[in-house]
Amino acid sequence: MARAPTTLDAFNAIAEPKRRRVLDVLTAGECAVNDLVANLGWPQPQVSKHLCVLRKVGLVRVRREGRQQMYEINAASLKPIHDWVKNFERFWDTHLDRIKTTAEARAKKMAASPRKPPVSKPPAQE
Amino acid sequence: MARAPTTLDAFNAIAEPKRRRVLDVLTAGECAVNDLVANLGWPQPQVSKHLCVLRKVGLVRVRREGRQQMYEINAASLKPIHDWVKNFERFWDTHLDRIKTTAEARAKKMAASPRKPPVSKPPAQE
DNA sequence: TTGACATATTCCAATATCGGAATATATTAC
DNA sequence: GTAATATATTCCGATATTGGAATATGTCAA
Repeated sequence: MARAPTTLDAFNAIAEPKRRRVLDVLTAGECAVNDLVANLGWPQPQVSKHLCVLRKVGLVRVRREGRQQMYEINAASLKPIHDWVKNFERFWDTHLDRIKTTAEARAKKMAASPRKPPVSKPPAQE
Repeated sequence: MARAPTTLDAFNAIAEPKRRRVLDVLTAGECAVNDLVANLGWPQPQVSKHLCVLRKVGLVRVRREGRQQMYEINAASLKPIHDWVKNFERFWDTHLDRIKTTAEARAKKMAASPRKPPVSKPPAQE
């Protein structure tokens, strides 16, 4: 057996740094191939090939406009990666601990001199 | 040129689903090779090879204990991936939109009856 | 020392990549 | 129709992978 094709899923597709770079550029908005070529400074066939891989895994969408192909990011396809990596956050992020600590400190103060409840509900994620 | 080695970085290493699986198992705690073999049900050489790749990119650390090699996750090596993917959160996460919307609404109110400038500088990432 | 246990390494075949160069396809302009 | 523009595809060589099987290395036990 050989290594899985880059077109298998987003994990394989973004292993290549140049494809990550393409996605980075596309966050600025829809873009024609030649704009990407100008922006990145790579040979046009190379850009087209990387776009092809990204399209096959659903990371970009294409729309024809005259003789241009407009590529648009479809970052939702990155969500599985996001979700997977998120499970490891606790291994390096002390942020969560700090939030807990902060909340506890506030609770203590409030207990000492209660005035009014916090203004806004705490953010869901952090 | 060929595809980058899987040992080049974490992005390449975790493109392989089995290596992600190994990391998942290791979140439960330090583990000897044979425990992984039992847990995963794969041939021992296969497990050893995948561990080798993970070790080379720093995703796991090894410690010898008698005749066992104890593998431990080093999830900090996933942070570059986490950081990169995080930049795309706004494309699927409506949470950020809500924050933006809230901020705009507040700005409108403030314009209607200006009182004082915002208390703190806006957060860098969110 | 000999053997048992735990793990790593080597050899193999099949496959897929990436970049470069050349070329093909598609759409508009004249 | 022909040319020009915009993009995609094909062919190539070099390289690296994956799983399987066999084997090597390393550590402890008797």
